[in-house]
Amino acid sequence: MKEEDTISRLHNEKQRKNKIRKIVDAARVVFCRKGFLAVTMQDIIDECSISRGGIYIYFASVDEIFLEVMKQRTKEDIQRPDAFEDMLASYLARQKMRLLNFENSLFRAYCEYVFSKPKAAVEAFRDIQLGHLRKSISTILLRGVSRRVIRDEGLEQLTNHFIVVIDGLSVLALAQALTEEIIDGQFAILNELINKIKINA
Amino acid sequence: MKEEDTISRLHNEKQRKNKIRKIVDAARVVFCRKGFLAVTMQDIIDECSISRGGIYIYFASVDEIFLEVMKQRTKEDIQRPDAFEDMLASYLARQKMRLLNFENSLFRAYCEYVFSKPKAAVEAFRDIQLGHLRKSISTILLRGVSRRVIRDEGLEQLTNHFIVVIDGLSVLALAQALTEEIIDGQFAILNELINKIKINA
Amino acid sequence: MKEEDTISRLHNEKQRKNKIRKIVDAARVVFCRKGFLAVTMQDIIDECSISRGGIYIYFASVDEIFLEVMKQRTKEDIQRPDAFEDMLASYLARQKMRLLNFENSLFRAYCEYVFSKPKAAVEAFRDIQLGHLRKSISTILLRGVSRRVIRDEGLEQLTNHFIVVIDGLSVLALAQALTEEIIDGQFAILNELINKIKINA
Amino acid sequence: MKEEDTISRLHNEKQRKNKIRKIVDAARVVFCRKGFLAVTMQDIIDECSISRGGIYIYFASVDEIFLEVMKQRTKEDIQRPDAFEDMLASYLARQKMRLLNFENSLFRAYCEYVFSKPKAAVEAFRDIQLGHLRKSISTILLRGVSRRVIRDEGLEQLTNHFIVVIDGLSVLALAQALTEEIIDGQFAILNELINKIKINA
DNA sequence: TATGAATGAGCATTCATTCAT
DNA sequence: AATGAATGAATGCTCATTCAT
Repeated sequence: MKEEDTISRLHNEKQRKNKIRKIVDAARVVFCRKGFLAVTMQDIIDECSISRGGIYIYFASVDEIFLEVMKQRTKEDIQRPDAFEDMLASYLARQKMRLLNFENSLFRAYCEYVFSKPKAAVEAFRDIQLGHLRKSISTILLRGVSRRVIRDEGLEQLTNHFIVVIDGLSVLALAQALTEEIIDGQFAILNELINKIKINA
Repeated sequence: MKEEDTISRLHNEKQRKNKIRKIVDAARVVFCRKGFLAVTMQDIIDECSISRGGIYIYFASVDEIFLEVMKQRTKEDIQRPDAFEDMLASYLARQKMRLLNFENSLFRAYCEYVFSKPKAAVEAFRDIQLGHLRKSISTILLRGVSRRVIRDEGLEQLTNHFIVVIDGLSVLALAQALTEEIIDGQFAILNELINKIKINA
Repeated sequence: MKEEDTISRLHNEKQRKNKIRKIVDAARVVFCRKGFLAVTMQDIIDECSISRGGIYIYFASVDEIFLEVMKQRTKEDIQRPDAFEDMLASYLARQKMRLLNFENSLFRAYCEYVFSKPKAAVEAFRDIQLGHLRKSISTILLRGVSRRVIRDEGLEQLTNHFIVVIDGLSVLALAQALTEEIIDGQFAILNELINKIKINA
Repeated sequence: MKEEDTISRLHNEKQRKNKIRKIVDAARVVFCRKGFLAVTMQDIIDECSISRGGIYIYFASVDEIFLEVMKQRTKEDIQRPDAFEDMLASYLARQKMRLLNFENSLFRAYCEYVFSKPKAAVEAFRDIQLGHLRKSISTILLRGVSRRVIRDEGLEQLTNHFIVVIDGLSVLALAQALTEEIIDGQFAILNELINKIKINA
């Protein structure tokens, strides 16, 4: 009897996980398309196949679903150990692709969320998101340092600069004012700044 | 008789202008506080002292009011003729102040507007806004060139870099993740990039 | 002094008449186009060149203007003394033309008015309008009697029949279901009914 | 499990039908009372017991509800096979009753609807409504032909005449200018026209 | 007398959330 | 656990009418 219960519980647990994944996946699509503020529960309901009331079993609000979507995002992007130059180039290439395919980006939703919530409410969330971005970049730069390719000089500022430039370009992308040329030009400046701290260069 | 009419007409014209200014000023406060998407006609009505129907005499929608608010913005910011270094320093100082007092900025509203409207609808608007920002920056840099302080080398990319960095910092500001240190660090990098193209330096 | 006053009063009286005529003429156009219920003060204001407040000096409501428009209508249509057959044919021809150019008719407005007002309010108005129509028809039929062309037999019923058929055709016209063939067919039946009471026929 | 679902679905389907019937029935009352143009969603909401938002689950607009009400109407009025004279007399008797109890008629709403909509929008609707009326009448007349009571002579014109007279009387009814005497007089003329084409008469 | 800005009640419609089934 | 009908507050907007000028 007990065993059955356990099996059943595990089974239910799995079903629950599946349901949540289904909702989150559908919601991601919606948030990419409409940002955060304009998204209604109905939009998410329409995208996944779940009932109006059913979705409230798992999530109490659009906010909660959004937070879950963004939480998933910080689980991706695992860096592979590689040569510094390759890592950097690959990272910038991926960012370039993201910027040129911006309809699939959650940046707009992210902005609308952090812009619209009171300070206290976004703090933790923003730290996680920003921390994730910062870690991706600083991992690469620190690899440069550990491999003795660049000097450990103003790395924090430089990391921030990468963040700021990527966010700035993202804003241009959303304003539909971004071209490949602009991206290349800006990434060229970032590379220049790297070159300046290169050892033996 | 005719003269009286003319006087009366001019008087009315002035009253109309005043009312519009009153609405636009009130609306600016609201857009700074709530961005663009969350702003309702009611918000603007509450801020100025006008009736529900009265505001429609002057503006047909929140959109129209917003465009007028933003139009006013591009009329400010007239550069004074000055030494290149002073102009640059003063510009960065003003941006720093703006970034540190971000509750008074229309950047959030600007973002929400251009993010949410279809491409065709924002094009002209975004060009004006972006053009205004670009002109402020390129005016300064060109002054540097004409005064023979900096070389005319990659100025367009550099102008874009200023824009991108300012936008990126604005995003951080809205995410309430911006400190004075970060601003100083980023502006230091901008100055570094200027130094690199300085003549006799 | 007194004389001047009198002149001035007469002058003003004339101006007043002119203004009222201007309003009523403009309103007629509007009522033809939009019926009665959908007409707003703004519609009439837009059509004549008078101010929002100014129109209230002469008329307290759309209703009052409408009643004036309809009152004017009962002043038209003076029958010329003529042979019975000519009068009848000419009357039917005029009705046919009216039915085929129905965008210029006040019938819709008339219907919407009498349909929407409570019994007591329309009684007098409807009696005048209906009386005017009835008089046009009975004048013709009575001419037929006095000229010994038709017998004085069931003339009231026949008059009513003319009214009913004209109203019925008007409904079809407004429903955009009326063709010239239908009009000709129905008028043929009316002529048939006349023939039945013709003397020496 | 599946069976239960089916039962549940059927149950829901039935509930839905009931709700729609409830709304349509309530709306019919409102349309009879207020016509079409003056009816607001609120009127219908007040008449049935449903919430402001609830009614939009079933109907998107007053127009849609109206069309449903009118659609129901064309389902009624099934003619019973009968002797020609009985059918005709019974039909006229029913029309007389309708005309004398005009507060329960949808004629006003029908008029306001077809009068106010653009040509393209009403065409189909008006054809159905008019077709329904025409069919009722021509069915009777054709019975007279098939039973060799009347000649097949100008039947289309005669059918139109019945329609036109009924519509004309309806207009009088709405103008509250209709008496039993008038109805009897007009129906007498219709009967006269029938007599004229009677065989062996 | 004439103006047109101003008012506020009233409209259709949307949406997050609840709740009976 | 799951459904989707139901709720009612809130939104943008229109219009008859008033009123200071």
